[in-house]
Amino acid sequence: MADNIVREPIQKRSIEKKEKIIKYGFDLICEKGYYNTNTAEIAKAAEVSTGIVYSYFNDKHDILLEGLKRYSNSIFYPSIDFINDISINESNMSEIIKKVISEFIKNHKLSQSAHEEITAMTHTDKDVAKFFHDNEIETTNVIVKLLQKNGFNFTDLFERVHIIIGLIDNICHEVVYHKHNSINYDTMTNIVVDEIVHILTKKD
Amino acid sequence: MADNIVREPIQKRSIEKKEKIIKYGFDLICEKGYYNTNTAEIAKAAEVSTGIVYSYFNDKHDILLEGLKRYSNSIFYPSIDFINDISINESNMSEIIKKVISEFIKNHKLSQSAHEEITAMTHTDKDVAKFFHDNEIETTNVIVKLLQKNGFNFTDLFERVHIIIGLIDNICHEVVYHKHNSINYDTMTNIVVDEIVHILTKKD
Amino acid sequence: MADNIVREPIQKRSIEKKEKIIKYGFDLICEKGYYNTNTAEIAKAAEVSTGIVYSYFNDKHDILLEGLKRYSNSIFYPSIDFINDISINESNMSEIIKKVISEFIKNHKLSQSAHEEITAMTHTDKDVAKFFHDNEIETTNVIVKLLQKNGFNFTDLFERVHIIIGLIDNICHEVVYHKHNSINYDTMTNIVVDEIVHILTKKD
Amino acid sequence: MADNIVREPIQKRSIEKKEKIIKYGFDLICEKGYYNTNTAEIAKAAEVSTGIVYSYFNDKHDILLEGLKRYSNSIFYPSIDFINDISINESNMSEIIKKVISEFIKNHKLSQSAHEEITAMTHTDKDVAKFFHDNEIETTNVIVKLLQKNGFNFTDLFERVHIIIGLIDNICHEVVYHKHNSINYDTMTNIVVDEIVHILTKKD
DNA sequence: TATGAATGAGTCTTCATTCAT
DNA sequence: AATGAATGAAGACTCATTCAT
Repeated sequence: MADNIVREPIQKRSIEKKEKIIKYGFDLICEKGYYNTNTAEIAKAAEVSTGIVYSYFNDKHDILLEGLKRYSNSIFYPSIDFINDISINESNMSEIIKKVISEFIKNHKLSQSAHEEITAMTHTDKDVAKFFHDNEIETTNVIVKLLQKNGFNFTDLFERVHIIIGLIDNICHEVVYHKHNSINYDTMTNIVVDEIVHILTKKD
Repeated sequence: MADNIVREPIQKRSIEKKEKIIKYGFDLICEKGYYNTNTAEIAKAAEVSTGIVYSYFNDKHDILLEGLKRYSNSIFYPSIDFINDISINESNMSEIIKKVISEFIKNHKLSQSAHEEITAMTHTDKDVAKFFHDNEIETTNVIVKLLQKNGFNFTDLFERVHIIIGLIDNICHEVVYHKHNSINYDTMTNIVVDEIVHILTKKD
Repeated sequence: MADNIVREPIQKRSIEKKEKIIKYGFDLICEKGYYNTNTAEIAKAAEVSTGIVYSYFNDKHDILLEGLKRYSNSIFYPSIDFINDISINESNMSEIIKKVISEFIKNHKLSQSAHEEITAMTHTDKDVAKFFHDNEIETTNVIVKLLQKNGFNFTDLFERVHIIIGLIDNICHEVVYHKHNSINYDTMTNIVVDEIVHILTKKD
Repeated sequence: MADNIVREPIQKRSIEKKEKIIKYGFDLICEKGYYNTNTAEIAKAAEVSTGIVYSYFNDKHDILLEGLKRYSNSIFYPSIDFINDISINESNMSEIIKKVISEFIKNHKLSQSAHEEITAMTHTDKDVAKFFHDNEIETTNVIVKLLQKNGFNFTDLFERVHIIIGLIDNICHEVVYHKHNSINYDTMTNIVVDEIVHILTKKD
């Protein structure tokens, strides 16, 4: 047919509208799930007509992807900039790791449902998976560089960091969602901190 | 919804029918995703009528849950019975862990799509999540007991094992799905094995 | 997706339903035009739900095509069986042709809107066009054989008949739809009859 | 609908705009079909905004009608002016008719899709039908006058010409669109020419 | 005059669930 | 107990037309 051409908004008000669709659409998707959110709801939440949604996006899936681009970083990776100003060494390492973990947990709590839904789609949707994985590598790299700046020069640093991120992710999930009564989170956190220290200090 | 009275099949042939619906329904859901599988397909795959499905299940969701109950163990946790016959000590620990990891990876590969879909739903569906988490605790307990039998008596053993399971899970995903080119999986595995050993040997 | 499988109804009532959809759907399409008839209307006219329409047909277009198969013959070509029992010769030829023309006109009048819409789609829709053209050839052949049985053995009989059908079609349209005030239809018919006689009597 | 006040452009540039909308709009409609062409496309092709379209036209349908007025003659009736300079008599009649037919065919080929679409709409759209039929009468009259100038004075000349136009139209369609393998077009053309001669020469 | 963003009713189609047989 | 036909609400998406700027 007419090959529905997606318009790029130029006027300020239009840009705001597109942005609102992404924001509220993504919010809804995260809150209620992709399949449980329909375009009419998204339009309503964004205070636009259903038609305009299709002026700016090819389809519902596109809104999800744009939302990811805009917000995933803030959802998945909290600012750990504070490390930039500190030189990491064995004596303060534990403290820093603890702080990082608590930042991650705080971050997870803030956007719990978003985190859940996106993690879910990572296992189901190719585009989301790709985005997510690329992001993961990027974050790993950022941390690798940070550590290198602080004198960590292991040949397998990338792998070490990747494992560390996994450890932190796991404990976050544990604390934020699982609510396993049988688990003592403080104890668990201490072990994880210990392990991360171990990973970062053992010889090549 | 709940008005529908669900029958519990008594006759042998009926029981088989219910079982087939669960098996083939769950298969399809794992393969194509919950939202992309419809009840007509499930009925067809199970060689029953669509009507009969609603004699045995309240709704589509129920089929998923029943499938989980039947099959999730074999999907998520491979048989590690071989450890039962071995006494674990510091000298053979590395080897055993390596074996366990490779068993997990093998297992993941066997039911990749099932694993993906269920993991996804864990983040979206309360019932699935509860089921999954209960399962996790159970598995942790099994391993805890196994280790205790082998003389591991840390007070925080449960937490240690929980972290270990997380580490193994992460590396499995990495190997089976991610295909991050920048990662050397052998190196990563070695680090993980090392860490697990570390977790299991450090003093209380 | 599920490759929407089209069911072939087996039960008597279902067959009737499918038939009703074709009948009333085709009626509506002929009456209001293909693009001005929606599936909801068709379903309503056939006294079925919208869903059932898609159990028996792939889409709206399919209904049109099935309608064509069922009804086009009766729309386009009236029964001219009465010729079977008569031997055509130069002395009765004019009378027979006049009778045929009046049959065609009567037929056209009966299903005016159907005729219009289908003729229209012949110019727009490939499937309809193919169907229509195949039909045309078939009809030509039937008449050719009829004439041969009556001793008409021109080498170019097929072409002659094709032209004759065109002439009859044209005069039908003229009489039934055009309403050109300036045209005397009796006169016109007489000329056409004369021409057909001429076509059928001139030497090879 | 009719509430919309349609402006008649006065400025030169505005007139050009309106003309462009008609030209490109009509082109698109002929090419892709009325229902498969949307106003956005028309506006784009005419290099105007969608809004302006509704300053000059009541609706999409109007564009079609205006297009018809402007271009239908060139689509349906080729220039047969060359006859003006020749006096038609029995000896050159066949040649002239052959030439006319080939002109018609050439013309059809040039604007095949336009011809198709408009013919289609003639059967569906009242306005188009009226326009088309008026046109037909007009053309018939032109030819009638031409023949009268050449001494053809049959009382039923109008009807004769009308039939002739029908014959020519039919063979054009046959040649340009149908592609019936079983038909020999040269043979068919010869018969048609013969018939036309017959029509034009037989006594009143 | 002109723009093109915005509207929202309308379209086709799917599918969980029910029900007549 | 079983069938599978039938339902109809709901969803994604389109587009003629209007309107704020």
